[in-house]
Formats: sequence, C-alpha cells, structure tokens
Amino acid sequence: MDDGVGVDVVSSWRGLLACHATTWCALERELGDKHGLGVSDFEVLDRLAESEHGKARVQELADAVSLSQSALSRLISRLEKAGLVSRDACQHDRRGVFVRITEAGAERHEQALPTHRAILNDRLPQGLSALPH
Amino acid sequence: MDDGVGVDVVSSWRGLLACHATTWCALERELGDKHGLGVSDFEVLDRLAESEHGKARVQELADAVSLSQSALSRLISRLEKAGLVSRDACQHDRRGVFVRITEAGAERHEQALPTHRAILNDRLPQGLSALPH
DNA sequence: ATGCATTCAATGCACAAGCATTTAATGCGC
DNA sequence: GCGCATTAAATGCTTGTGCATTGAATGCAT
Repeated sequence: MDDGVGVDVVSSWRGLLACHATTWCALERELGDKHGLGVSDFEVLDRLAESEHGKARVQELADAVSLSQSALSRLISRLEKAGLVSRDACQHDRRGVFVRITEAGAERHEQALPTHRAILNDRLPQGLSALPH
Repeated sequence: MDDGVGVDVVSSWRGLLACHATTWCALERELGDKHGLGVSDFEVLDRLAESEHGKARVQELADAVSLSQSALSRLISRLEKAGLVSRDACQHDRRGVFVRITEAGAERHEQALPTHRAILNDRLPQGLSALPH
C-alpha cells in the first residue's frame, strides 16, 4: 500500500463524513431555530450576498452549493415565496433566470452570518486546511 | 495566515462540502450501478463486516454512519429485504436488535470493496489527514 | 409486586433531493 | 425562412431522511 503521504483513505473518508455530519447538523439546527433557514438556504444567500450585483444564474448556484439543478429550482422557489430572493428574467438569454437577493434576504443573511461563522469556528477542526475544489 | 483560529473557516467548510459532495456522488453512482448499493448501505455493511461477530446494535450503526435512528431502521429493513442482513433479537435486552450480516451480504460487500477503495483513492485529496471523530 | 421514568427500535408524516421529462428560448446549418 | 440539436429552468414522480410519536421492554423506587 502506498501510504507515503496518505493516511488510510478510509479513515480520512470516515473522518470527513463524521465532521460533515456534525457540522451540518449543528448548522441546520441553529440556523433553523434562530433564523428559519436551512443550511442550503443560507449557502445560497451567502453566495448571492457576496456576488457582484447580488444576482446569479440558477445553474451557477447549483454548482456552488453542490445541489442538482432541480433541487436548486425548488430551493429558489421557497426562498422566493419567503421574499428573500426574486427571479428576474435575463434579457440577453430569456431561457436563463437571474436570482437576485432582496432587501429582506440580505438582512436575514446578515443576521444569520454570525451564527454560521460561530458554529464553523466551534466544530471545524482548525487543522483542516483549504481543500481543493 | 494562521491567526490563531486557523485558515479562513468558511473556505475550509466550502472545501469540505465540495469534497464531500463530489466523493459521495461518485460513490453513489458507482456503487449503485455496479453493485446495487447506496453509500449508506455500503457503509453499514462495511461496519458490520469489520465488527467482531458480524453483528451490531441499531443505534450503534446509526452513530457510526451518522444517520438518524429512524433512517437506520428503514435502511436495515431494505437491506433485510434484499437478504444482505438479518435482524436477530438480543436475548439480554429484548428491546434491542442485533443486525447481522448474512453470507450474501458479506459477499456483496467484498465485491463492492475494491470499487469503494478505488474511488476514495481517486477523489480524496491525499493531503487530507485523519480527522477527529 | 406496582408504578413510573427511561431506553430501544419501529412507524406516521412531512419534506427535500435526484432522475427523467417537459417547455421554452437559442443558435446553427441549410 | 425552416428545421434541428442544444441549453436553461421548471415539473412529475419516487425515494430517503428527520422529527415526533408509539409500543415494548427494562430498571429503579416505593
């Protein structure tokens, strides 16, 4: 076995799974209870908030948060119904849709941000360096 | 830089999410196509296969694979229907149930093992050291 | 022994996710 | 212009998951 660099891959994978599960659950609980947001909801708002004009294409977001296109479509629908984002037609390509973060969305995101960061600081092992993506 | 708390936690988290999603999807696809198993299915069989007498309690497995107790219960039901595990009553505590891997289950697990390991070797960045769990 | 809180697993229910399909808009070739 | 393959996003459908509840077995206290 070539374990020149790699520790047992299985251990790594299991560790990653455990870490992912723990952190995800904590986020889900706290963001849900305190701000009425799911993890993916927040992730989407987060991307939108940091994007240039507060808008992005659906597929773009899907890639960013690792969800399927259909899942994203429905997620957007939920956020839209909640008034946190809006769908704007893209005039250059009318098949496309721009998802834009609303005032309320930005506000909600800002409120949730500290919670999010706090949990990451708590649960994420600090030895974890930036992973390639 | 290392400001006491570590590299940007958000980057770490996003990296972890991406890595998790990619690997999980790859496993899901390959294990599904080639062996008719989901990732969690395999994970459970894997734990059972390596456990002392090929048996374990439900809650024990739930913890190991980071699933809720109810999810595990149904997962076991599916595996049982597929003939890969069996449920045995535990005589010391008749509330409890021992999940035991069957012949067929062990065989299926053995077949799937190389696929699993191969994907982990492919997709998992080898810099990823063992995470605490 | 009787009652009561606790624990283990199963089940009802609601919901989010993926796959496959559909609808609509593009753009390319002719 | 007219088809035709391609792409974007929405929708039908199925399935897996979590939460809350239920049912059963246990153990402890009285």
